[in-house]
Amino acid sequence: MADGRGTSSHSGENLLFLTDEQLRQAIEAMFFAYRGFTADPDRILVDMAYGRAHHRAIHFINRAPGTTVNNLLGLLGVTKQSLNRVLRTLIADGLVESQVGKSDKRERHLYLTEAGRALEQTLSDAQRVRMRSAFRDAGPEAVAGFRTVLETMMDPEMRHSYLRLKENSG
Amino acid sequence: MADGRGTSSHSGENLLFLTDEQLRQAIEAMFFAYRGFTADPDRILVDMAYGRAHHRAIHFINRAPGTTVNNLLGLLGVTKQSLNRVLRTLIADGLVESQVGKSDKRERHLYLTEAGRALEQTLSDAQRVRMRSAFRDAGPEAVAGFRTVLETMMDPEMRHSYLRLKENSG
DNA sequence: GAGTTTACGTCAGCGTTGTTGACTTTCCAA
DNA sequence: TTGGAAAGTCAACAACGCTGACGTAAACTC
Repeated sequence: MADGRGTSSHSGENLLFLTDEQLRQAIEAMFFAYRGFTADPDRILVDMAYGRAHHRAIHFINRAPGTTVNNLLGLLGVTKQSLNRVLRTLIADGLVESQVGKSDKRERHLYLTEAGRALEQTLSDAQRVRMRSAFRDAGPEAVAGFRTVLETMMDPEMRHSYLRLKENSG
Repeated sequence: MADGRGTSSHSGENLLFLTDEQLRQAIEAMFFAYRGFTADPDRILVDMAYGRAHHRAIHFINRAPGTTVNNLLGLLGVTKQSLNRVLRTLIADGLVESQVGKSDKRERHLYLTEAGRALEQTLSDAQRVRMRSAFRDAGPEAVAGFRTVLETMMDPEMRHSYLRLKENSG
C-alpha cells in the first residue's frame, strides 16, 4: 500500500481505476470543491453576524418545517448546546419561530418566519448558482454519477436522513 | 425562483434536470457526504492532539514535498498565522521538517519526516477505505461523473492548483 | 401516584481553527 | 542602500465544536 500502487488485487480496468493515486486525487478534488461549495453563502453570511452553522440550521428548518430540536440535532450532527446557541440568535432575530408541540408539549417545532425564508432564499440562490453552472458544464450523466458517489459515501445513518428528506420533498 | 421550479428557462430535459429541488438535494448530498469524507481521519486525530487542519497540512506537504509556506498557504486557503500555529506543533512534534531555502533563504521548504509520513499514511489509508468502497459500489462511470462535477465546482484558482498537483503526481 | 425518562434550555469552561492588526527579522533586488 | 517581500511572532478575538452539570416541564411506566 505504501508503494502507491493501491491495495486492489483485481485485474483489468478496476486496478487502474482504484489506484491510491486516483483516490488521492479524488480526496483533493473533494476538498477543493467543498471550499467552492461553501464560498458563496459564506460571503453573504460574513456581512451579517452569522456563520455556516446558521446557514445549515436555516437550510434544514426550511426543508423540514415543524421539525423538532431533537430531529434537527440528528440531521446536523452537533450537540444540543451547540445548536441552541445558533437557534437562540435566529429566534431572537426573528428568522425562526419555535412552537410548543400540541400532542407533546416538551417538543419545540421550528419554522422559518417570512424573514427567515427570505434569507434562506438568498443563501440557497447563491449556492445554487454555482451548482447549476457546474451541473450544466458537466452534463446530466456526470451529475447522475456525482450524486451516486456522494450517496454511497455517506454514513448509513446520514444516507437514511438524506433519503427521507428527498422523499418528503419530491 | 421562489416557486421551486428553477430559474432555467430552457426547454426539454434540461428543465427537469436543473430544477431547484434537484439542486437542493445535491446540496444536501454534498453536506452529508463531506461529513462522511472527514469522519474517518477525524476519529484518528482526536486521539492525538491534532485536528483537521493538521491533516490538511500533512496531506499537502506529502503531495508537494519541499513546498514553501507561501505555496501551502495558497493551497489551504488560510492565513499565515493560522497555518503557522499548525506547522509549529507539527515541527515541534517531529512530523514536519522546515529547511531554509538555498536560492532564496527567506523561504522555508517543508518536508514530512519519517514519522510524518507514517501518520500521513495512516490518515489517508483511513480516508481511502471509504472512498474506495464508495467508488466500487458506484462504478467507474459514476466516478468519472463525480470527478467531473467536483472539478467544475471549484473556484478557478483552486482548479488550477488541483490540476497542477494532479499533473505532478499522476 | 411516585419515580423515571425524555425534550429542551442554559451556564460554565474549554479546544480547534479561523480572523485582523502590529511588529520584527531576514534578505533579495532595484 | 533602501524598499519591499517572505517568514515568523504576539495579542486579541470570533465561530463553532465539545463536555459536564443543572433545572424544568411533560410524558411514560410501574
